[in-house]
Amino acid sequence: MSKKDKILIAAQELFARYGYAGTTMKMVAEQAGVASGLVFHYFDNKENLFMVAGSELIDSMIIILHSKTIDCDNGCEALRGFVKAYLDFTIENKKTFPTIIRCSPFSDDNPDLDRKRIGAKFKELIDMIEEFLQRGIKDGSIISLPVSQTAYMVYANIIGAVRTRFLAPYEIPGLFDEAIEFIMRSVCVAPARKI
Amino acid sequence: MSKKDKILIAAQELFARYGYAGTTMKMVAEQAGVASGLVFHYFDNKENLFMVAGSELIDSMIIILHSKTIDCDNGCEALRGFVKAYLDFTIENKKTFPTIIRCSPFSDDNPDLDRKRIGAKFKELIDMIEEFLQRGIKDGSIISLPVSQTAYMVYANIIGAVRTRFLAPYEIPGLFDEAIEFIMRSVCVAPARKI
Amino acid sequence: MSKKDKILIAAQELFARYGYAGTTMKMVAEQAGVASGLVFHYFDNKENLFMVAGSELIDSMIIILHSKTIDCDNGCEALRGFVKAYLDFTIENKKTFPTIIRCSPFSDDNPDLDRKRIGAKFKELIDMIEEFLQRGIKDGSIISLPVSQTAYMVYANIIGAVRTRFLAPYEIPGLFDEAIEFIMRSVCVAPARKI
Amino acid sequence: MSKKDKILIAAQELFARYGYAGTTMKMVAEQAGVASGLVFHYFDNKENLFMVAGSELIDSMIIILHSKTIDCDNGCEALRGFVKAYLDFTIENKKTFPTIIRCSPFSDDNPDLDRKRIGAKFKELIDMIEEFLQRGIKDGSIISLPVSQTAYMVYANIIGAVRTRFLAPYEIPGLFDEAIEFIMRSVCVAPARKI
DNA sequence: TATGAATGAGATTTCATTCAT
DNA sequence: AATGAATGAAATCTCATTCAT
Repeated sequence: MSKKDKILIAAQELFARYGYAGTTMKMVAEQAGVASGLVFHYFDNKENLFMVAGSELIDSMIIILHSKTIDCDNGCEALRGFVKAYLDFTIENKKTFPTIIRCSPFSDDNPDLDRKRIGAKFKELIDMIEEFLQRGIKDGSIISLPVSQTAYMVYANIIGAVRTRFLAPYEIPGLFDEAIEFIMRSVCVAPARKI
Repeated sequence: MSKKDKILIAAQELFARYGYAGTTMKMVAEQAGVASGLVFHYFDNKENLFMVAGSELIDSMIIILHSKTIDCDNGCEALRGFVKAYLDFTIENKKTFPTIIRCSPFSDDNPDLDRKRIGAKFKELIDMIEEFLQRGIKDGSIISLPVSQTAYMVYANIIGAVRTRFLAPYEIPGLFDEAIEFIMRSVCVAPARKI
Repeated sequence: MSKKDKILIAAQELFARYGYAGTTMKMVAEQAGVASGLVFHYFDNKENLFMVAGSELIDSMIIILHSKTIDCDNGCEALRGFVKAYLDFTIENKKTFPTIIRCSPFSDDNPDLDRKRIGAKFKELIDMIEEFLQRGIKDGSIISLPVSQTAYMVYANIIGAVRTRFLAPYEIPGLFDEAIEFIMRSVCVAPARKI
Repeated sequence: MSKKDKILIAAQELFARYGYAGTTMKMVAEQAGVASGLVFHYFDNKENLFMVAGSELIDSMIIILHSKTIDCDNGCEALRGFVKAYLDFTIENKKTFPTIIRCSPFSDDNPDLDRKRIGAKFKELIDMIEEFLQRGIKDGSIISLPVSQTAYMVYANIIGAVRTRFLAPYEIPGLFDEAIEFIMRSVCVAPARKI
C-alpha cells in the first residue's frame, strides 16, 4: 500500500474514533507510520484530510447502495434494499464509518467545517430515497405521501438508528432490523393491510 | 441576573453555535461580560461548564415534556403530544437547543466527554416513549410491536428530524409536521385503516 | 482557638506537606475553615504568611533548645544536648517541622523569598553551637578545632540527618542516634581516647 | 551545539538559580534562544525537563566520582577522595549544580515530583560511601561503626556543607576543607590517635 | 517523495490579591 | 472581623503548519 493510502486509512480510523478536534495530524502520521510533514504534503491541511477521508468512504458507500438497489421489483423493495444496504455498510465498516457520521451535514462535530462538497454527496442519497418513494407511489407499493419531506424523514431514521448504535452507550439488540420495519410500516402499503 | 447565570446562558448559546471545541472559555467570559477567572470559579473547567449548560437545558425540557403529556386520552395521543412538544421546544429554544444535541449521548461532538450523568436524563426520555407505546398497545391505539426497540426508533426519528433542521443546510418546509406523521403512521392504529 | 491561630496552624501543616509553591491561599483558608479573604486580612500576603508560620515554629524550637542545654556540665554535653533536643523536636513536630526546613536559609524551596528575618534566627542556632564548642575547648571536653566552620558543620549534620529522615524515601533505623554519635566522635574528646 | 543541548543547558542553569517553580518554560526557551514549542517537542513537559536536566548532571558527576576514587590505597583515603571530588565538582559546576540539589530526594523543592529515577542514582552514591567504609573497617583505616547509618551521615555532611555554601547567605571561608576534616575525624583511625 | 526540527498563536487553567458588603 | 465574588496576569501545554534538507 502506498504511504498516501496509509495516511488516508489512518485518518479514517482516527477521525472515527476521536472526532475532528480529538484527532491530531501527528496522531495520523504516527498511526500511518510516516513523518508528519508527509501528511501535509499529500493533504495540505487538516480540514482537507478530513473531507477527503470522508468523501472516499461515502463514495464507496454510494457505489454499494446503487448496486444493491438496481434490480428491485418495486419502490418499496428498493427502499427496503437501500436502508438495509446502508445499515449493513455501517456494520461492515464499523472502524471507519463514524467518520462519515462526523463529516456529514447532520454532524454536530465542528460546525465551522465547510461541508459543501460532502453535502452534495449526501444529497445524492436523499435523492435516491426520493426516487424510490416516487416509484413506489406510482407502482402502488408505497402510500401517498409528500415525497421530499418523507425522503428526509427516511434518512433521519437511518441517521438516528446509526447514531444510537455507534455513539450512544445503549445496547439494543435487533435495533437495525426494527429500524427497517419502522420505516416500512410508515411508508409502504403493508400486505396484511391490503383488503 | 447574577453573573453565574450570565455565564451559563452565554455558554449555552456559544456551545450551541460553535460546538465544544469551537467555543473557548474566553469567548464565554466575554459574551457573559465577566473576567475569565470567574468562569472557572463557578464551573471549574470547560467540560463541567458544558455538562452543566446541557443538563440545565434538558431539565427544563423534561419538565415541559411531562406537563404536555400528562393528560392525554390514550397512548397514541400521548406519543403524538410528546413528539410535538419536543419539536416545539427545539424551535422555541433555537439559540440554545443545539447544546442539548451536542451533549447528548447521540452526539459526535467530542467522544471523550463523560456523558454518564446526561445519558441518564436521555434515558428518561426514552423511557417516557416506551411507556406511551406500552399504554397504547394496551388501549388499542398503538399496534403490537417490540416496545424497547421501537422507543429508540421513535427517538431516532426525533433526533434525525432535529439534526436535519438545525445542522444540515437543507431547508425543508413542513419537516417537523411530517416527522410527527411519519411516526404516527408507523406505530399508531390509523383510523382509516381500522377495518 | 482564634481564627487567626487556625490559619497559622493550617499554614504550617500545608507548607510542610506541599511546599511553598504547592500550597495555595485557598487551601490554607479551607483547611482552617475560614474565608480566603480572612487569610489576607491577617497575614497580608502569601510570603508573609509563610514567614510568620516559619518564625513561629522556630521561636518555639529555640526556646526549647535553650531550656534543654541550660544546665549541662561541659561544652561537649551541651552540644550533645543541643543536637538531641533539635532532633527530638523534629520528631515531636513532624507534621509542621518541614515548614522550618523550607523557610530556612538552607532551603532550596523558592530562592526568591526574603529570608533575612528568619536567617537571623538560624544564626542564633549556629551561634549557640559555636558557644558550646568554645566552652568545650576551654573545659577540655572538645578537641581543638576552628569553631566557626565547625559550628556550621555541626549544623550541616543536623540539616542532613533531618532531610534524610523527612524528605528522602530512605528508611534508616537509628539514623538520628547515629547522627549524634557521628558529631560527638568528630568533635569531642572521647572518654575511651583519653589516655 | 544543537538546539536540544542549548535547551538542556539553559534549563540546568535556570533551575539552579530560580528553582522549579521559579523557572518557567518561557524563560528556558528564551535563554536557549528557541521557540517555546521546541522545549515541549524535546522534553514533553516541565517535570520531565527538570528530571532530565538533573539526571544528566548527576550522571556526569557519578562518572567523575568513580574515576577519582578508583585507585585509592585504603578505605579512608577512598572516602576522603570521594568527599573531596564531590565538593570540587560542586564548585566547578557552580552555575548548574544547585539543580542537582533541587532534584535530589533530599530536596524540599516541590515534594510532588516523582524522584524515583533520580533517587536510584543518589542511592548509588550512598552505596559508594558504604563500600568505602566497609573497606576501611577491613583494612584498619576506619574505626568500627554501623556502615549503613554512617554512610547516610557522611552524605548528610556533604549535603549540609553544600547547602550552606550554595543556598545560605553565610560566607564561611574554608568550609569545604573543614567538612572533609569533620568527616575524617569522625570515621577514620587518625594517625595521631593510633597506639 | 520523505523527514522531523522548528515555530508561535492560542487554549485551558491557576491563583494571589482586591474589594464591596 | 469575616465573607466570597471577582479580577486578570501568567503559566503550562497543544498543535496546525512551515521549511530546510
